Amino acid sequence: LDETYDPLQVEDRWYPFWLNGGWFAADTQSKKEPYTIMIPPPNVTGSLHMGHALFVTLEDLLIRWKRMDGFEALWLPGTDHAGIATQVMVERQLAKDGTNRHELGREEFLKRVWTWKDEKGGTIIGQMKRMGASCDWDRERFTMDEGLSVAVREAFVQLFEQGLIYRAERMVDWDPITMTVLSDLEVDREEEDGKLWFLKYPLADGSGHIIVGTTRPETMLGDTAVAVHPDDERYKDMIGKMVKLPIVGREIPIIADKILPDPKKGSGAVKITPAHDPNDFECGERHSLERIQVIGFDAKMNENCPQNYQGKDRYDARKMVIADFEKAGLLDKIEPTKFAPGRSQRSGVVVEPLPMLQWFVNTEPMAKKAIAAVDSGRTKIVPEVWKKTYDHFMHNIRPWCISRQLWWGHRIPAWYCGDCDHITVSREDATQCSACASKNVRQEEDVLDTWFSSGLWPFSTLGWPEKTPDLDKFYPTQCLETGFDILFFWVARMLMMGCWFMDDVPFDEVFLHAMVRDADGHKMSKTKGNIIDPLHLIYGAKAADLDPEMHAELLKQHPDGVESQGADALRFTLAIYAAQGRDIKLDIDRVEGYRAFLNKLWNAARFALMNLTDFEVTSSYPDGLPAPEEDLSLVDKWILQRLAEVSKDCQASLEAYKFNEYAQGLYHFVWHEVCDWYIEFIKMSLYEDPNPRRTATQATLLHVLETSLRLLHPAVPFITEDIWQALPRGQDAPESLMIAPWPRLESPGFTEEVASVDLLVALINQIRAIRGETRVKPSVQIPRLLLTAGPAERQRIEGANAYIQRLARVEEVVFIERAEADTLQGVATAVVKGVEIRIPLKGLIDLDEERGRLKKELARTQADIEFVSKKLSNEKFVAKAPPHLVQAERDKLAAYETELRTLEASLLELESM
RNA sequence: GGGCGUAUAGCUCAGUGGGAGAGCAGCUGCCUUACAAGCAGCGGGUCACAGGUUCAAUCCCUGUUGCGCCCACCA
Repeated sequence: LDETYDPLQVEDRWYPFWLNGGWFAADTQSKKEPYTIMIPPPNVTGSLHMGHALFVTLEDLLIRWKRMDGFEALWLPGTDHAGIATQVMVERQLAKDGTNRHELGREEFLKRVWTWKDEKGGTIIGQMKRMGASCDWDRERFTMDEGLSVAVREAFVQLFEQGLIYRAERMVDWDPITMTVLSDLEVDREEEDGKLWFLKYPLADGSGHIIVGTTRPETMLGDTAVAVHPDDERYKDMIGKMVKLPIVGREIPIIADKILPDPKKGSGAVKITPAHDPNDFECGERHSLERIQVIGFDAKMNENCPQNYQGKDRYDARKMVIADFEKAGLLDKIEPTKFAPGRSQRSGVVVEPLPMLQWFVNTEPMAKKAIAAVDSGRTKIVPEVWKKTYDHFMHNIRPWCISRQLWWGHRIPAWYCGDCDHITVSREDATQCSACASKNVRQEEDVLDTWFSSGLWPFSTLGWPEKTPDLDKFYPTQCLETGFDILFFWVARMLMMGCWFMDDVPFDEVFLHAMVRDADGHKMSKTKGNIIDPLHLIYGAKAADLDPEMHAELLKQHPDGVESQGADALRFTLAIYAAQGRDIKLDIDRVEGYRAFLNKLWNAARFALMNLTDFEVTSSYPDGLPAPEEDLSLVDKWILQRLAEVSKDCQASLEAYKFNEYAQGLYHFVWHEVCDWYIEFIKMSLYEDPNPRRTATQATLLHVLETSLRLLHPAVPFITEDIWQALPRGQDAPESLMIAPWPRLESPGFTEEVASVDLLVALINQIRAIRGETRVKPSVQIPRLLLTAGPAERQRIEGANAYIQRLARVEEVVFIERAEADTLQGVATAVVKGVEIRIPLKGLIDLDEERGRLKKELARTQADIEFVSKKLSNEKFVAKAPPHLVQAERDKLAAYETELRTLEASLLELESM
């Protein structure tokens, strides 16, 4: 291994090796139990962002873990055509060239999109590979692949034949500049200042007027009713009467509606314009009101308006309406108000809600199955809090509008007959009407919502509607891992579609991860300037390479840019962050901290290699111990016991999706147990020659390191493979760490040794603390250490003197009896776990420093005594708390009191000096 | 407006009905033959606020406040 860990060099080495080994590929014929994850397909033309980095990390972690653990692991990758997003990008491109899709025509436009897809489509796949994703790339799918398109048609036709797909009118958000329908995702709503106009509508019978409030007076030209709440006393008598609509002169009814009018808002009476407001539209549906469209697709007043309004812009018309009302004395008042009109992301113009014919899915019957699947526990949602959200959505599910007025996507397989109005829905392209056989048919222009095809993803990717061996082997999948933000868009749809078409759930478990956000908890976005690009963290990015607007926040914190951290460090960081409920506020300093950890691992491996040159491996995966038990030293046994415990913890953590516990546990074990203590402990026996236990210690060191690498591999695949390949191993070893067996270690039962080493560590720490606080130079050896202990403790320490001598820098360890200890003069004193430590001060320790330290120690012990005494003097505690806890407190008190006496005596003695 | 989440060290975050933890940052010493991206030591917290339950609350319950997210809506 090189002297320093260079993540970029390490990470360049292994991906092709893994690919060539064919170990990412899943075997349909395998007898192994399958473990399958379907990738949440990213936008085909997208680029890797932190959300992707997170799911790649977690899913690769799960897949590598299960693959090592003997499952037939399939991680099926792919991309989504992402209708709107992709089409918008290509249209922007066209706009730069001074043209648009209408000029090009549908066919030519689609050609352009495919070209764009072919050019940009590989980017994100390449970036996922750079993260180490062990997907089965031979099975890569794209939602507009031929096979998946067949699945989409099949699903559509089946649902249509079952009567679950239908057409109906619905309000859509229309962009009058780009002349297209927008999806919710393309409409931004931000609050702005507006006005609320109160208009008087005279009653037709001349008995007065009713006042309505509106933020859009121009729509009054299309009013077909005024609605009031049936319980609103002010208007009770007016219900059923007619209003004579000013300017237009039309007579419209005053109706009672329980849903829309709120007596506390405005005047309590609402003008109803079913053709230009989503709420009014629904109110109109409830009361069978006429829809009069007065604003056209160009946002200008149309032929349904009075002559002088026709052709006027909607905002000019607004002024005219107000002026007309004022002139007629019908303008009651104007109030300032806040409102949030929808604005087109693309043109910035306020969208016009208009009614249009759309395709819908009646999702209720499907939802019923999907609800039952989760209720029964057949599919488990993790973390469980999301089940509530899921249930709420599913129980209140609304018809799913699946048509989109786009060109890029799965064109709806419906053909309209020009002669008989019949609609032909077919798996094959229709050339004639299925009712009258007329050849005069044209296909529906609209395409399907992107989520329609992604809803089929868990089985369309395996070959459905064909009955393929893949489908048989890998459906249902075991885990679906994704962000909670697409719980409704995607997860719920997959559950519905899976239960409906496959008659079984698409996955056993759903793990919903948190959202990666900026330091303030905001979503990362280019305009907010709070982007952290995973690739920048992997490769590093100098300040000059960072866009000052997109990365403003990053540059504020790190004015020089970021150093290269590598994919492994990023993965480890994200795994640790993944515990959280909702927000991951990524801190770059933490990534650096985990890179330091990997550097530590690297150097531990270098240490091992340097000390294994004369070691021969006999078997790669010894069941049980790496060497005969009688050859193992105290610390060998200790670390082997700990290793077994840690491996058990890893298993349990991963089973529960507690990635943080898994990663944190290994971090602590490798750094603070293996590196800080085990390696330090064994140095002396490795440097000592000859040593009869050398081979056993070498075997243990290698075993602990190699097993740690196997445990770490799912999280940090590159560095672990790199180190592993450098380690000596037996003939029977696999070619790659990624196919080595996942450690499932039985506890070797060395719990006594763990207790001994715990005591040893506590003692050494205490001696080091005395040295540190009394400013004994690290280079100075303590000539004599005097220990006083009971027989049990003494037995634990006695054989381990050499460790204390080396790690606490003590020349001689001597056990003395308490009687003798009491007569000693001029010693620094401490008590740890019942063992008394005395260090002669002479020529070593400054008297004042030691007195100060001792006083601090005394104060601490006194506080402890006070705390425990207070508890024990509480009669209720003694009476009601569990007896073993009471006893434990009593034992503590006794120990503290002994300790106090020892320290007091020592201080008294020092003060007399 | 409805729902959900969250509040712990200077920062980023774990955690638990029985004396509060990590990493980073800070301070003091160390180039101790794997690692200065390191080693040893130290300091730092009314666990948001107010009530309640309990022998015991940072943890459970109620309320308040701050922050964040989702859904709906603003006539």
